[in-house]
Amino acid sequence: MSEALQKDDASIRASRERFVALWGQMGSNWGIPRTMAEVHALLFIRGKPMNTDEVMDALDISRGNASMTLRNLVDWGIVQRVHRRGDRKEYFEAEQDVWKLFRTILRERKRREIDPLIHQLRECRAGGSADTDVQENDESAAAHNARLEELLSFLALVDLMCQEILQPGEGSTDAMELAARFMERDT
Amino acid sequence: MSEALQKDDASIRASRERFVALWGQMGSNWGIPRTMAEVHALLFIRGKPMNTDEVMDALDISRGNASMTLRNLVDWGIVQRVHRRGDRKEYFEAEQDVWKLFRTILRERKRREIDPLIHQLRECRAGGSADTDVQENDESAAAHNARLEELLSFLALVDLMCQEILQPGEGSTDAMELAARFMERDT
DNA sequence: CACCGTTTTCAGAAAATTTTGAAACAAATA
DNA sequence: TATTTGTTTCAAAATTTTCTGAAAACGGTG
Repeated sequence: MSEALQKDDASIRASRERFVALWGQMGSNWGIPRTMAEVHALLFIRGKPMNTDEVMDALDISRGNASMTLRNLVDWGIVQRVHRRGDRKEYFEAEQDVWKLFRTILRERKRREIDPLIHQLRECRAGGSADTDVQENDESAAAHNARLEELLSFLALVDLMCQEILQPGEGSTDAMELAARFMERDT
Repeated sequence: MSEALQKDDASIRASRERFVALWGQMGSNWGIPRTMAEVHALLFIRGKPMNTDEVMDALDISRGNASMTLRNLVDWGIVQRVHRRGDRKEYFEAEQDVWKLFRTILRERKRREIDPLIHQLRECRAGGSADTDVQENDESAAAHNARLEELLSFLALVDLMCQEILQPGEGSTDAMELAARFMERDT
């Protein structure tokens, strides 16, 4: 039996490593530093709190890197600090509910990237000149503004959808319900 | 009047530049090379076909960079090549329909990133050992697999939503309808 | 085929991003 | 307070990504 267990352990360890690499790759595709995604993957797949040294060892990264990365993850709200009585070290634990994880990331990216984009885009609308009366060459101005408006109205929609998904009432249990509502075709 | 027009032109030019910079920034937040996003922004906001030299001049980039970036945009399907009779140069024109643009990007990122992720994640499930009978230490194996399964089922949902949005029947006009369906609360 | 205008390629250069590691800091203990 | 353990910071180094530019390839024309 101990043999079977060992083999099982090895296969889990292999699976973990593969997952960490995969998640890291995925992160860097979406503008998240590879190491940050890897640290998150490690904490997620382990499912138990780990301290800085354990993370350093598992991923073979420096203390400084581990420290900053963990802090970032905590700032993002997808990893939490955990303290253990009688242990001076700090431990870190990843959110285990995938839907909650997704919503946290969505909330944060909306706040940091989408909202500022919308605001800046609004300020970008040429000069604010409501002069729709100037003619001739002005065709281009009208078209230019129309393009910005179209973009803004699309972003308003995205904003609305985010709000819907992030609605505080929406518990993790309701994920499927939300999806079902979305998916429902009017046949 | 010529004065007013000049002022208007200047303000549009300023607005364009601001937009290009903004879009470039946004792109790099989401894992798209800044220049690629900028070239796209330029073509989009200009709304008319431009050739390689015009793009090079407008963004102050090298010929090689412009060439590769434009090709990439064409590969992504959000920019199209346009030919003009009597002109040997190639021109490039960006998709003007924002909803169509969004769907094209979604389709492409799904194909290139989400689908492969799902496949690899499936292969990642430890050893494929369906041995749910081994006990003791095995608690961790069960939990490990459960985590991967939860992730996979979330991704299956994402996949389904993408399919829904990308449904060929869904014309650009139906964007709002789709959104409305999503937004509709059961009050 | 030789020429000319245009586009593509890709090795090396440049720039941007990420990581390291050692010093500074903080907090608990003796 | 000095010591010990653990965490954070940040300038410099390493790495990764992106860009350049000159050469090669392309594709009509004469």
